[in-house]
Amino acid sequence: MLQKPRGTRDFLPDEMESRREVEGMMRKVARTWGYREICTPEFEELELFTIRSGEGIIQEMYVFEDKGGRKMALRPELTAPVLRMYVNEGRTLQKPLRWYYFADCFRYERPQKGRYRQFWQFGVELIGADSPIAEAEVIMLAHEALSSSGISFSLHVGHLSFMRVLLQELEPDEQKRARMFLDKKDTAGLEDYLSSRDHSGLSDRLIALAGCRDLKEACAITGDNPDRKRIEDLFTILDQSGICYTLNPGIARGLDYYTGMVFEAFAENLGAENQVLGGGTYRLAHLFGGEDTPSCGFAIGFDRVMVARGDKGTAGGVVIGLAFTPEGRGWALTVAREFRRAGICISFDLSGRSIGQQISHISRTADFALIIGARERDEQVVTLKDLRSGMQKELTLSNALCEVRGADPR
RNA sequence: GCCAGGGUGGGGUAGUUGGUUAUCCUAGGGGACUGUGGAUCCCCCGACCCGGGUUCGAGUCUCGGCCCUGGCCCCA
Repeated sequence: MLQKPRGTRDFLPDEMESRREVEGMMRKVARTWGYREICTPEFEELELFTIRSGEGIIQEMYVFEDKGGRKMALRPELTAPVLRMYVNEGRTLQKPLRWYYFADCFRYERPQKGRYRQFWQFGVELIGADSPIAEAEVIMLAHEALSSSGISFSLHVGHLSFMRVLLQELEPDEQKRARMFLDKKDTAGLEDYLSSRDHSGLSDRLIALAGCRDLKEACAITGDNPDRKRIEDLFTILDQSGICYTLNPGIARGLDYYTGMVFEAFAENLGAENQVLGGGTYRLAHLFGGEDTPSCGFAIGFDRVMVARGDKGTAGGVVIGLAFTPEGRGWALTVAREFRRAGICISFDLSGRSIGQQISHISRTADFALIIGARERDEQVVTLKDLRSGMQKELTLSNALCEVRGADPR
């Protein structure tokens, strides 16, 4: 038997329905903030992704050569394609641009809980705005979009300039090593490394900063910071916004293209891959041939959100099965048409067996059985049986519609 | 790329020191029963992840691979 490719998933209707429900809530949130949906190609020129991240990421991407000999890649993320799109066709649009996307991405990685080779991201990009209020907007929108999914999460907001100020006395490769130690919370390793490099005074301050959760404290640790005013503005707005967040100056991540504010969200019961959202302020447009444009955005790991939600069922609508005899078929077709026009889900029993057998089959999945035979046809009525109570009534079509509309699905 | 634990019908399972036709439950399909039913009875469908080795004989032992689950690494 053929199997699906490693790291991919099939979705049965139940799961698909709940995915669409969550997706719909996120879309709705984005729309109410004035963000509009865009779509970019599933594959791009490989260079689009290596230009920023280097050749190293090729081994983690689906890369192929097309029939014209071009090096292509399935998109591993959306930010670069969106900014490429902005440079190609968004430059003359009025700024700022508020865009969102819901799209699948591909990465060639070892699958595990919450990590798949094909996965979906919901994200937004705010292009052409450069202010604390713009950054705050993106954070607030992220918070609302994630909240709408119903999961519980913690939101961490930081700013790269804290770390940058402390690290500026180090060489670039030393900075990288120091960040690595901080990421792993290896304080002893960091201390050893920095004292071996004649920066022994630095490790205490770095460790204090990474653990710091208070703005005044963070500013005290870092001292002179050219971005201080702006950072204070940002956090003042966030405090006014009413969202719940944690200041975390230690967020460094491996993202070299972020320029200032960075933020992340983590969900519970997700195992090792518990980050469900990442975002920040960045500048990418100039890499793709555009003007240097300030941008801010985030991406939600949609599949991880779904894992974190667990098996929450979705409330579907009422479902009706239609049992009919050959004599009643014409009338049954008319009745079904009217139910569908009213937006109610109704399916014929396709077996052509006896009414009893049809109902027996229907009763396993539906809320109501509608029975139509010669008798109903002659009187232009329907027999509606509530399968939960066992009660049944002979009703006119419009009365049957009313009856069903007022009912709750099982 | 590394580590651990796994892989028997669609799902869940039994399978003895290696020994007939691989167990049971469930789901699915069909029939008995031609207008009141989710029942009952009967039937059907359908599996040892793949390949090599040991053996008279492998679901069982062994090696390699694939895949799954979790962790490490990475995380644009």
